[in-house]
Amino acid sequence: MKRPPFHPVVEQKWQDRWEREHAFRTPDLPDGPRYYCLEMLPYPSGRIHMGHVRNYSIGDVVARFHRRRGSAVMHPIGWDALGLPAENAALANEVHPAEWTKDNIAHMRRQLRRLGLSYDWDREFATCDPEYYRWNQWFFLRMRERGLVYRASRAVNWCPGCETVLANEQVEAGGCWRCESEVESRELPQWFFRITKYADELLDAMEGMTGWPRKVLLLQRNWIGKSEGAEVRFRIPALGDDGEIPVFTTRVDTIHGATALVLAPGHPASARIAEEDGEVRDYIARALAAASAAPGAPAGKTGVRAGVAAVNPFTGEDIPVFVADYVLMDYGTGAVMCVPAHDDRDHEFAVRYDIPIRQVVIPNDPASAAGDGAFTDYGTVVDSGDFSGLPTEEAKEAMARHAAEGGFGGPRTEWRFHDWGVSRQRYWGTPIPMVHCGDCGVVPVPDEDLPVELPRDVEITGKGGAALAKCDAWMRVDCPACGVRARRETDTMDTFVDSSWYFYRYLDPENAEAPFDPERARAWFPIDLYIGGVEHAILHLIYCRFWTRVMRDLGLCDHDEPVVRQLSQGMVIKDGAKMSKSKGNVVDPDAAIEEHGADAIRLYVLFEAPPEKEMDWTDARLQGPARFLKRLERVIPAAASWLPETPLPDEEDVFRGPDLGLRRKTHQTIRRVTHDLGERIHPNTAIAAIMELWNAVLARLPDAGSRSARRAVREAVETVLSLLNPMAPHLTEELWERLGRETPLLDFPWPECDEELAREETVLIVVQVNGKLRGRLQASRGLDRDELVALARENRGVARHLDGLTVSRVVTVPDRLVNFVARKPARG
RNA sequence: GCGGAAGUGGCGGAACUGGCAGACGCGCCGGAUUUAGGAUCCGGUGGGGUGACCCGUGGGGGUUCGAGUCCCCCCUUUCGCACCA
Repeated sequence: MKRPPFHPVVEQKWQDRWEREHAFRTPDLPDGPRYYCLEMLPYPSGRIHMGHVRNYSIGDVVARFHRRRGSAVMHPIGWDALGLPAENAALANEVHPAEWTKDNIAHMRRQLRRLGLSYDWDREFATCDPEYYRWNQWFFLRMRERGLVYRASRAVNWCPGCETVLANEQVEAGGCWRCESEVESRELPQWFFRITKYADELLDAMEGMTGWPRKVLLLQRNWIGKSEGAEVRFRIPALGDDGEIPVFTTRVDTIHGATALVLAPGHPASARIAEEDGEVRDYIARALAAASAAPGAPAGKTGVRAGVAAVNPFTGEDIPVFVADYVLMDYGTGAVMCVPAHDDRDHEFAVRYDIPIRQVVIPNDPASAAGDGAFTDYGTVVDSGDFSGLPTEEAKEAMARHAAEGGFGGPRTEWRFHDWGVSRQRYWGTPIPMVHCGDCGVVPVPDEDLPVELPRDVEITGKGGAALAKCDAWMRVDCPACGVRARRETDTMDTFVDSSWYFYRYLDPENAEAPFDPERARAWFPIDLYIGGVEHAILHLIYCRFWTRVMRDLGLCDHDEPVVRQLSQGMVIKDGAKMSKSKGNVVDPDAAIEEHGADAIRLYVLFEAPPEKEMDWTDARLQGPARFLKRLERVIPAAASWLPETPLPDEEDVFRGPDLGLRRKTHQTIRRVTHDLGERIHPNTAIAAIMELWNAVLARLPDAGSRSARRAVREAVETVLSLLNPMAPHLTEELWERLGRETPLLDFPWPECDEELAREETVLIVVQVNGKLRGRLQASRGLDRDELVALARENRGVARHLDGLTVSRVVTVPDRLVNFVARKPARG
């Protein structure tokens, strides 16, 4: 007979209770130890997916664990509710983005509640709430006052069919995602945050970020891309005053091997040359067309020889000038010195265009000189005037100094990293709080007029330029400076702005005077653990580090880094592929919870793999954790006649044999689980340890008739429930209650390991002969070397393997191992 | 091309600083109970010999009394960046 499933009633019961009692409400200011456990806030796309389930289950384990350990735990959730998908949905279904977002949040909130997550729901907010985004605007104004905001022209993707700007993800194979028109590049004035001002600090601080995955730090380091080298200014005399061409190089030591100067097609000097040179003009037109047709695609490494020469300031020599597509305008100075002998790209170009190759660095190890490509390693400088004979390192320094002294260059640092372009030509974002006045120019909106709210009645067509520009009533505003009729800025902010500081707002979500109370930030920051997917390793996780520094400089907080420990959890995949509607391999969390219960789902995603690894969802495997929970359920009825009345062990009890063994296992498990959850954050091994203990309980249960056996079992059963509680909170609370406990586990202290009990009094000694396992023996703890060796020799297997050999050496590790190093005696 | 990470049973994965390889679970095999089972319980389960022996952590070398773990070379998979001067 199939029994009705246990989980729906039980899970509902506890969830109702937690909600009714605001069980997870967190004090605004902790008194005593605190723990801030944060998970990346979801975008309200409509439904949660398994990636969310995994992310939030891991976070919930950590939050519940620290709560049980006696910390005040900040564990909030909110909604990253602005952004493009809401506008797309508006286009597709004729729903207002605000309505769509609100409905999605309501549904997803219900889904999260069904998982039994320990969020303080009183702190929840959505970033589309004007009371949130007003502070984006406030920060924008403060940053502007500090010179961290500026406006500049930058190319955007422009669809001539829809007459609108497209986000990168709306460009598909060079065409518009809606009308398939060929996308063009168009220059528009945009707003920027001067994040590069903090580049050095963001980079240097990584040294101390020991709680972050190496991988994430590496990604950030590459993204920032600091490159130290030198600038050298070449001259093109034919261009007169415009002929000074700064070049950036990391290998100034090779400058005597520079046999050409190469300019990017977009370089101003290229344009100047083109005025007089039809061939160059044609080439530039072709190159720029190719680049805008396929933005970001690798160019063909073509070029054209210009009819002018440049002067190498180190040698005074004339070298030819080229315009070529392999030189990028947006890195360095848009011009390079071409050193074919010591740079692969220059070499390839030189071979094609017949540029001389002049070697000026020789390898220190002659063996590595072979090959007919460029020699790009460090070595010794030759044929370089006074610098000849210097090793690369010294030559770089000496030559940069020489350039500075000669007034034609000096040391220079370049960054891959650019300022943060925050303008979006979208509706569903934070309006940028600026006003364009015919008389005063661009004027900030005064603080008292914040928030600049999004107009509600807007038509979203996806066509015809910025949606906000069509809201005449909203656009019209009096200039804050002079009072004449002016118009509002129609750009909205990148949604990465919203997510750069939301975790501060959780501390003080109702604050109408300030983004948050600095005292609360001092009390709760930095965040102890921040969990999210690796896909945010660079943008989001750099932006929020930047934002925290800005807030620090504004006096809002007094730490540099917002996050102590970062956990990048692996993706949830199915059948070896990312879950997606198109592949039809999506597992619906609602259906899974319905069938197996939230506890089983949580346990499964936690058990299946360590958090940072990818996890392949396999329905069949869910049976393991689900069965384990069913075995737990059954034990109370099985021992109903005595288990609830049996007390825990006390000092008068004497335990021996299997009962002592069970108690020892109990305390060893406490130690291990505490370490796995607290230090390692590996719930998978914690669960395995708890299962082991449970197997030991089941083994002891059939003949647990004696007083000591029952007490040992009671202790073990309670411990299992207690340790498993952060992972499977509903069932463990229920069974705990049925055991007669009145204080819920939620408020019950985490168990303590009795080290005395956990320690084995006998230890297993492994005995090896020549490194191979030949015997094991049980010995009392703390035997000295001689006793250990004597015991080991007595071992049957060991004795047999030593027979006829001469022992030359014995290696021992106290309480662990004996290894005999033995050889056949030399004959005769 | 450059840079990173990872390769352990049929499968997911364990193994703290070098010291019992394969914990825990899935699957599979055998048995019990059952009208039935995609339920439950018991036992087994790296490979080979099937006697107390040999082989096994992608491949090859090395260091060490001892290597999944450390070093070198190679192979595979995977993720970043992709003319960054």
